[in-house]
Amino acid sequence: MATISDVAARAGVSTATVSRTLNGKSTVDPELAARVVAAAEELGYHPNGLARNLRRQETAVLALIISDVENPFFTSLARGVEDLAQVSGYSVVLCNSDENADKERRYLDVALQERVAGVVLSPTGPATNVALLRRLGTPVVAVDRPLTGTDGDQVLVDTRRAARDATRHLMTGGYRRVGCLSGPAGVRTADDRLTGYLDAVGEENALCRRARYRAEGARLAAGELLDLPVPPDALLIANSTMAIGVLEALAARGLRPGRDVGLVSFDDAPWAPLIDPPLTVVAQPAYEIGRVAAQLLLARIADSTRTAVTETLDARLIERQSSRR
Amino acid sequence: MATISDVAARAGVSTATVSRTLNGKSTVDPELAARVVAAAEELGYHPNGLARNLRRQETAVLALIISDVENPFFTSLARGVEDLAQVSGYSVVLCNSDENADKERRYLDVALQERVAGVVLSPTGPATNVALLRRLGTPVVAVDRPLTGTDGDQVLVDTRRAARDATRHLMTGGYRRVGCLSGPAGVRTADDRLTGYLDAVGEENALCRRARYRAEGARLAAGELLDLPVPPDALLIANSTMAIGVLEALAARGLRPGRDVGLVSFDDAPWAPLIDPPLTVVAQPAYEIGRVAAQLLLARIADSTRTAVTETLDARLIERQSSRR
DNA sequence: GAGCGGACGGTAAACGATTACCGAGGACGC
DNA sequence: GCGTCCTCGGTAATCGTTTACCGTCCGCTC
Repeated sequence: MATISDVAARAGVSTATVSRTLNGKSTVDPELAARVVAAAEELGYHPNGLARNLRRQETAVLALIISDVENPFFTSLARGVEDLAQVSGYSVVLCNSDENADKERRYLDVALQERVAGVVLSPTGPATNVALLRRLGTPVVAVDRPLTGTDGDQVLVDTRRAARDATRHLMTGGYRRVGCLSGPAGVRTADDRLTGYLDAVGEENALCRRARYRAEGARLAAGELLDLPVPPDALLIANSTMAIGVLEALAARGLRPGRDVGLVSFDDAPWAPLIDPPLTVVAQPAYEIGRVAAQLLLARIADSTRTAVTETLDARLIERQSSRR
Repeated sequence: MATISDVAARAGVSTATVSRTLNGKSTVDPELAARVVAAAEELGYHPNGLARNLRRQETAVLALIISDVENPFFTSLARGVEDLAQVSGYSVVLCNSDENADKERRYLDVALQERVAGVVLSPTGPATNVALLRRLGTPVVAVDRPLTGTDGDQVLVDTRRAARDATRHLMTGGYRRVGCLSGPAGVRTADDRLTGYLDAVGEENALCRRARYRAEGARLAAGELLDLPVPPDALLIANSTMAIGVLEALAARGLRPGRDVGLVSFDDAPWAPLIDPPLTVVAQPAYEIGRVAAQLLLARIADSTRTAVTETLDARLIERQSSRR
């Protein structure tokens, strides 16, 4: 691969002139510049980003570490980050921590070692440690879930209130015994949604299970609840992936959503309006979360002294037929 | 941030010894090694990956450039790549080209500049040019769609045959006028699926529309077909994202899948069994495609002289109720 | 005890860019 | 005509590693 010295040699100038020409930082004699451009062209020269970044001590790459690449909520968020980063000339690399603290640590390490310009992170849990990145001065913005013990920028959703409202919606719809299926303990969104649910039904009426944020776990957990001697007649579900598991459990028992078991799920997946009956959901502004996070990140890259802010966005209940008898 | 020289100074050794200790390539006096480790610990030393990669002329990062991060087919594929890369010590960065040749070019450029170890790519179209990467010696594996004009490794699905079989399945199911909704011209999978469809119905009975691989476009295109004086009584749909648009179009017209319009869609999305009636699909082994692609890529990184292979995997028709009256 | 070999650690040269610094030369004012 | 200033381009230092090369020292053998 051609290096800058090859180009310099071919154009009969110094490497400094090549660099200046190609980066346009300083004016260069048009005659020389033309020779440089021609030489670069002929050699198929492409600057080595590693060397450039090493020298410049900066990269135009953002890392986005999400906890589940198969969850539409996160992919939508990813597009938000990407669209905003793009226009500012940043590239986004997406890392999938898979709700796994080990993988997450590994990717944080990669981000650290590769010296990315900034990180958008949905922490897998309370053990997530970004102290190293912070120490190095790499800005980190937390999304979806707060980062415990640090005062960085965050973009969250008032998910506790949303859960409470959704539960009340079921109760006012005539359901008497509302249950809840939430994610793993320690994952903040899961805890908050459960708390919001409890706010609405009261501790004494709690009827809940936790599972991984996956269809399979949710199917089993929903099964447990439905097979209780006095089963719930409605369910609040903590995300759309789990909703799939719940729908499977219902189908296996010949139960119809809405009529037999009222359903509200977090996250408005594209298929939610299409199933029968259409699924009532708590829609989170995933794309917007991504955009705002990217904005905060870029702002902090530009000015590291800004005081940290926490943006809290609102979720919106979209009422369809699964929460109606 | 602490550098290797800081560590060396603190431990009272040379940078070479620090490097040797930390990389474990060569044996180091245990006494010295202990001092190095302690010093590194105390300073919170994290090697600069940029410098390391620059020197080593290699990185342990794979780029995966997919054309739609919101399409479950690609996210599943991504997990396949990731899982396999992970165990070999590679990290995967995911780039979303969004079916946009410009974005794709930009990401290919990033991959080139950052000197990633290899690239898995689902090309947006025939204009995709990987000559630069090839010239540099960066291995590229094409997935889902072939890379025109180059003889690299590829992992494909015999999608033409799958489309033909799916169409025949509809025809033998009693549907008389099968239509087809495919993706943009120039996208190989879209072209192949259309061809497979034509294989089955015959050119003279063609009833098809093309649209972007998105719900919105599919909704409109399906609308056009359904509003024809003599509309199709069944549809072959080229991917699951488009299926959503088609289902919307059907619902808007009060038509029921299966009974009124037979439906087969490519890609087995998690929600496909849940809608009413459950959607018949052509399931592609997305995860497996990703795994195989990663395998080929790693094999080629290890030995660049291997002759290129094209793996063709099979798709499988999963018959549910949407293709039955 | 001389010679030899092996193990280990330091010195310094890479990797490929950017950029501080300096010197040369031209323009311009007095 | 000379001094000054400005512009431009080359030289070389620098970013933070890895690693080729070499010298030293120790132990072993004859």
